Amino acid sequence: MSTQIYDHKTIEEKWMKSWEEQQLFQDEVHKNPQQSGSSGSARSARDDSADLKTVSAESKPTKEKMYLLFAFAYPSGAGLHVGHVESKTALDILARYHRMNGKQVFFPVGWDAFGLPAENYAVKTGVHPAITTKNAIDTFRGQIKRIGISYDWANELATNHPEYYKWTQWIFLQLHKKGLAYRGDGMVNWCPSCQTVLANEQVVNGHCERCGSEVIQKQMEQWFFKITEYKDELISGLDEVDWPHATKLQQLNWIGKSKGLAIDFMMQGSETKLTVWTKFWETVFGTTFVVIAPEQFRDMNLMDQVAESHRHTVQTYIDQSFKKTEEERKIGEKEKTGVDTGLKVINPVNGSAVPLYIADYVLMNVGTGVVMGVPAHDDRDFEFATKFKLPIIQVVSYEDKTIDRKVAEAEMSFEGPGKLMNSGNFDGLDAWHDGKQKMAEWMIKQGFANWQTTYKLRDWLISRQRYWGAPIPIVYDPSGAAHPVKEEHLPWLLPTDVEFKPTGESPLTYSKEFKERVEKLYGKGWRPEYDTMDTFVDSSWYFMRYLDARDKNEFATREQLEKWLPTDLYMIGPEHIVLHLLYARFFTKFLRDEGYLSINEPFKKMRHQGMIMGPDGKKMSKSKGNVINPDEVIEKYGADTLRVYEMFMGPIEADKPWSTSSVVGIYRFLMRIHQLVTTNIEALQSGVATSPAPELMRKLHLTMKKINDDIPALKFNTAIAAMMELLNVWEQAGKHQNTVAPTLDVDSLTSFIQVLSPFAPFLAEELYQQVKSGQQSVHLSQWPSFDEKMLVADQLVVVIQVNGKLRAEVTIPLSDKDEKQKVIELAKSQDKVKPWLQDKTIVKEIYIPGKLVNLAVS
RNA sequence: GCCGAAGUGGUGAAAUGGUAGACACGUCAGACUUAAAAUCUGAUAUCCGCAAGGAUGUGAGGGUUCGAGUCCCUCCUUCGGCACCA
Repeated sequence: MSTQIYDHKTIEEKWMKSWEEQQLFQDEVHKNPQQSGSSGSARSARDDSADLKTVSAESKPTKEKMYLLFAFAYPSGAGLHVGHVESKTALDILARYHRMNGKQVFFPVGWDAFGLPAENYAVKTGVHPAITTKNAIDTFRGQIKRIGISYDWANELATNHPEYYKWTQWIFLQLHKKGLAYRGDGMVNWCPSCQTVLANEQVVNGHCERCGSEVIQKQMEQWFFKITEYKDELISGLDEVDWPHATKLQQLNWIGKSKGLAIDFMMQGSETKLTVWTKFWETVFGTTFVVIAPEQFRDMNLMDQVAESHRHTVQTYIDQSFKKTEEERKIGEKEKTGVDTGLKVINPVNGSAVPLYIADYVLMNVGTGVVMGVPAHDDRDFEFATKFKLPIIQVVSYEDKTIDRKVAEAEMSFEGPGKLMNSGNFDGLDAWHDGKQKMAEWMIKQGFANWQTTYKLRDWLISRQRYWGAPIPIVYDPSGAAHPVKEEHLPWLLPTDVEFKPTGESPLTYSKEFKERVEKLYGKGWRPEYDTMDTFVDSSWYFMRYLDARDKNEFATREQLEKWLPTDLYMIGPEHIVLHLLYARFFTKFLRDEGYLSINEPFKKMRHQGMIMGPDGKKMSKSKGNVINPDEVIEKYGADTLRVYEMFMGPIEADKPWSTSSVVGIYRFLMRIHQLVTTNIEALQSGVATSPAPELMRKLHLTMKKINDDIPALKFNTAIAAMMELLNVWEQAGKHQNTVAPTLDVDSLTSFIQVLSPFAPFLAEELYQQVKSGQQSVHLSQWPSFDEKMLVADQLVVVIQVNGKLRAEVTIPLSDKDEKQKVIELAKSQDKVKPWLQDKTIVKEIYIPGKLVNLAVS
């Protein structure tokens, strides 16, 4: 037996260094595969730029492209997490697999480096975010290299680099030119702890996504991106992409398209029109009051019409509701509140005058912000009517008369189907079918109603009163009017002379240099916009910048964008399903409309990795003390073990608990491979003849086929299990031979090492170099193909069932595979089968060739 | 409340409608060792049985089928998302 031991540390450090020196996989994005050896890179061909037809006619790519994208990572000070290892390794396996299969693979890396944690740290310690961020990136980079991720480091980027945010600002200016970046005034979500505005998407259950503080409403002037311009396309585009079903649904849900009827109610005694929006217009005859959201009331300036006697109570109520937090207003509020305006509105269907209330259970953002109160058939309206002693009119009756009685006696509301009543000419019609349809037709014909589709999606608020972000490229003239920063002044540099104090004002207000810069460039009395952009802006286009990360003239060349987009696989955590993806899709569509791209959707295929939980099955967190540090695992067992273990844990998309003891099993597996392969190599090198057992060769080829099927399907766990099975068979085969004899020949050994190499790149490289004695890297070698002929066994095991229950099995020669009658007769003659057929009639005989016989008896 | 995903041994899990539990961990027993660790070998769904074997078994209950973890219906539970959405 071999005396070599599996010294993972030496092996891994050796090859990490060697790959670094060889610059494997660097700047693949600019290589032109069919011009091997020539200096004519895609980059230098940029001069005759825009004409795509010429370019594509010349290039005739011989290699299929494969753009693998890993979710943009924030370089936190905590360093690499085992969760990062999982998704990075999964993509790395694909990258290595596709390269070996002759594809041109682009697998870039970068840093979503702007953001709050670094700034908060600066507030606490005074260390500049640029320093914190750089240190964190250095740590991550080292750790990633240590686990052997084959990133293209030549195109690494970071969003805080001026050469990156120059183009973030440039995109802002393009949006501004088209009126899609605008200054808006309105209520915004304000986090009192972070001292900043938050997008709707960053408010979770009324709390700040970052720090958990309760979010309050505040009125401010802010910059918005008009994402709603693309709302319908953001829906229809989902049909083009291969994403998890649940992800698409969540996006749809967020956009919240909903078709309803807008019905006009006229104010009694004035020309003011109040439009309600509803999906349940069939109950309109049951309207006994109308409710308006406080904001809507203010925006419509309705106070003028309120009688003097009511003004004070109305104003008090409005003031109070504006002070409420989101939390109080939405979920926390148990009891309905509201105030009677004293005004009356006319229900257009029957001319009845009903009171107008203001109540904050009606939300400004939903529909028109005005609701018809139908207490008999809506829980919330019922609750409100009960509290304010408003009448309840039932307009839908149900077969179950106890329910009708309860509705009639104001004990409950009823939202189910039934027959219309108290609804004029519509009485007796089915409320959810004929009634609904005929009533809509009638109302529209009468001219007081119209179809109206509403959306939940709001424009994207991008202003942040923070330091560590890309400055919004806007300057204000002495009159306060906003002007875009001129493109030649980009990058619009983030000043460095600031103090980190959470005052509620943007830290950039305190920069002397910033103000002087603006006055110098634009004139006396001009001032800069002090807010920075939401970091989601940075991450909405990074996958484009990767394609030309060092380009000084464009955000990326047309040629590169055309060649590489859309991304072929995007691996991203389920937490980014709504925000980031929506924004990135919006940017893509905008840049397409500006003529820079020709794709509609940036991410063709997307998958989500699951979360790795602590050994206790709970989410890892410092406070629970259940965090697994990848560095410690690497130190003890090596990066290959860490990689293979994480891939073996279970399906990539599932949440899985860490099991410290299971890691050892993987270490044993790699150790046994090392042992067996080095023993074989030694034996081969000593010139001992080989005659691999047919069963072993068959297993090898079956394994190769399995891995070939499993890797593109992202089923890494079963691919690894297949290698383990092979190893078991292989070891058994070795036992029947003289221990010094090799059990596989050089080619078979090589194939095995090659299919192992995406999973355990260090060990595979070491073994490959030993068996091929100093040839090129295994990772540059050609993926081995399996032999179909080798997959077929000369004997088949057929299982025999009686009435679907397993009773026996027989072995038949391959030649009898299709001899249905012969096999069935053989099955019937088995001793284990006969008793089950005794005194029974066979009513059906099923034969699945080479697999199964089922005899149905009665 | 609405939408989605998922329920399989002690654990992580596997299974184009065709032998449920591959593979691995753990556990038990054995080998090696003064001993331990490491390593190796074997057993390991549950129940009955010395065994051969039999019965049961993929959250529950129905259904389709020669045959269901897988397909259909009705529930239950857990997790994720949305939520005073009119």
